[in-house]
Amino acid sequence: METVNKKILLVEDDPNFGIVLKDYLSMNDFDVVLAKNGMEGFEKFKKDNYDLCILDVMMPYKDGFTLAKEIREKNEQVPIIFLTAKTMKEDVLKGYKAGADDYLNKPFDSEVLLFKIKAIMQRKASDSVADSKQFEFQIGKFHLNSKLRFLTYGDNEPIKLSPKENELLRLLALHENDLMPRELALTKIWRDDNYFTSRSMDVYIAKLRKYLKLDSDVEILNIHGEGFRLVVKSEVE
Amino acid sequence: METVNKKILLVEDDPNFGIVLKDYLSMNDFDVVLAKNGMEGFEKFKKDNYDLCILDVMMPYKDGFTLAKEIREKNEQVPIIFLTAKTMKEDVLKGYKAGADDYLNKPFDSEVLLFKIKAIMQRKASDSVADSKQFEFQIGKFHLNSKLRFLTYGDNEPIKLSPKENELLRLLALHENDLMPRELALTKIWRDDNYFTSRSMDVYIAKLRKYLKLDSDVEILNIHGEGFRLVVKSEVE
DNA sequence: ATTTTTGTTAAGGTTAGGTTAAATCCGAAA
DNA sequence: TTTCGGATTTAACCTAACCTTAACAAAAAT
Repeated sequence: METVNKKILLVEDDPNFGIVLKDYLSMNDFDVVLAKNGMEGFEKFKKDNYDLCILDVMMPYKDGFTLAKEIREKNEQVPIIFLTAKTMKEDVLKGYKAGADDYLNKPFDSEVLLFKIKAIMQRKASDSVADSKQFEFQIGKFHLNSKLRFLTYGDNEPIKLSPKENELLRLLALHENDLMPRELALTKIWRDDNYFTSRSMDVYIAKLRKYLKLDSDVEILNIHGEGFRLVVKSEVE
Repeated sequence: METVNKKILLVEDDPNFGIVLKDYLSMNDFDVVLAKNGMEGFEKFKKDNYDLCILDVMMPYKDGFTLAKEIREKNEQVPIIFLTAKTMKEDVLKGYKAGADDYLNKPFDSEVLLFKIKAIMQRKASDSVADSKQFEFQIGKFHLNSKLRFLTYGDNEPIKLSPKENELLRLLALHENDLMPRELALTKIWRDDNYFTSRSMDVYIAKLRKYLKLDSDVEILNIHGEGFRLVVKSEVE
C-alpha cells in the first residue's frame, strides 16, 4: 500500500531556520511548503490542502496569530502549531492562543517538535468526528488551559483540574452558550453511556459548578433530559 | 567554499569486503579509516574524530553492538550505521537501542549506503541548528550547563549531575512552564516506556526536586497521568 | 402522586506518584 | 582479576489524585 505523505505548511520568516526546519521535517517524511511571511503563508494555504500548519508568531507583514485567524476562517479543522519566542509573557499569549492546537517555545528540540506533530496527527486521525483539539478558552473571567489542566481566575492560585473535570469543562466551553448533549460527553469522555457513567458525569458537573462559583456570570445550566449549557452572561456589553 | 572531507570509521572484519567498501567510499569523497575488528575499531575511534561510524555487527573479539556502546560513551553525537546479516531481526532492534542511526542488511546496494550516509550527515548538520542544541539554561536562579552536567546556584559549589539527571532536567527546561510529557522523557532518555523505566524516572524527579529546593520559585509539578512541568515563578517582575 | 432525572456529598477502591533505601550494574582503578 | 564507587534500577511503603458508586434530596416530567 502506498501512503501519501502528510503535508505541512511552515511559515517562518527567518530563512536559515526555515530551511533547516523544512529539511528536517522533509527527512521525516513530511511534505513541507515553506512560506517566508504571513502574507505568503496565507496565499499558499489557500492554494492547497494541508494536514498541519506551523506558524512562527513574530513575522513581518502578518504575524502568526493573525494568520491563524485567517486560516481558521477558511478551515476549522487544520491543526495549528505556534512557534513562540521564549521571552513572550504568558499573558500576552493567553488570549491569543485560543484556537491553537499546540505551541512550542523557540529554541526547541527538533525531536520534541516531531513528537508533537505525531501526537497531533494521531489525535486528528482518531477524532472520527471533526472537533479540533483546541485547548485554551476564555470563560467569562476564567481562563481554561486544557492542556495543562488548570483553570485560572484573575490572580488566584490556578485550580488544578482532573482529567475528567478538564475534558468536561472543555466540551462545555466548546459549546459555550449552547447545548452540550449528555450523550456527547458520555461517549466522548466516558466512552460509554449507561446509568453509572451518567451519574458520574453529574458528579463532575457539580464539581465544576463549585469551581465556577467565583464568577457569578458563569454557570452551568441543565436542560432536562438533554444535557447541559455553559452560560456566560454579559460577555459583551 | 572549501570543505574538508567527512571522515568515516569503517569497522569490518572481512578484509575483501572491507577494502572494496573503503575504496568505494573514498571514491565518493569520504576519508575512510578501516579497522579489522571491534578492538582495533575502538582504538582508532579514540585516536581521532569521525563524522560517521559504519560497524559490521558480526566480528571477532568485539561485535558491532558492543563497540557501538563504547563509542556512545565517548561520543553521544556521532552517527552510527550497522551492517547486519539479513537474518537478524531481534538484534537489529537491540542495535537501535544502543543508539544506532541506521542499519543496512548485507549484502546491500552501495548506492543505498551512500544515500543513507548523506541523509544522516545532513540530519546531524541540521539538528545542530534546528535544536539550537541548547546546553545552557537559566532556571530561576539556577544555571544549568547541560554539556558539563552541572547546576550552579549563586556562589554555591556547582552541583554535579549524573547523565540521567542532566538529560531529564534539560528536557524539563526545554519545556519550561509547559508540559513535558512522561512519554517523551521515557522515549528520549530511557528509550523504553514501561513500568520500571517510569518508576526510575520518578526517582530522578525526586532527585531533581531536592536540588531545586534551593530556589523556592522553581518547582517541578506533576500533571497526573500526563507528565511534569518545570515552573519558574516571577521570572520577570 | 409517582416516576424519572438531576444536585450534591461522601465513602470506597484503584492507580499514579513521592520518596527512601537496598540491590544491581558497570566502568575504572588497583 | 577483584574491588570500589558512582549511576541506575528495583523494591517497598506511603500519600495524593482520581473516579465510581451509593445515598438521599430536590426538581421536573408524567
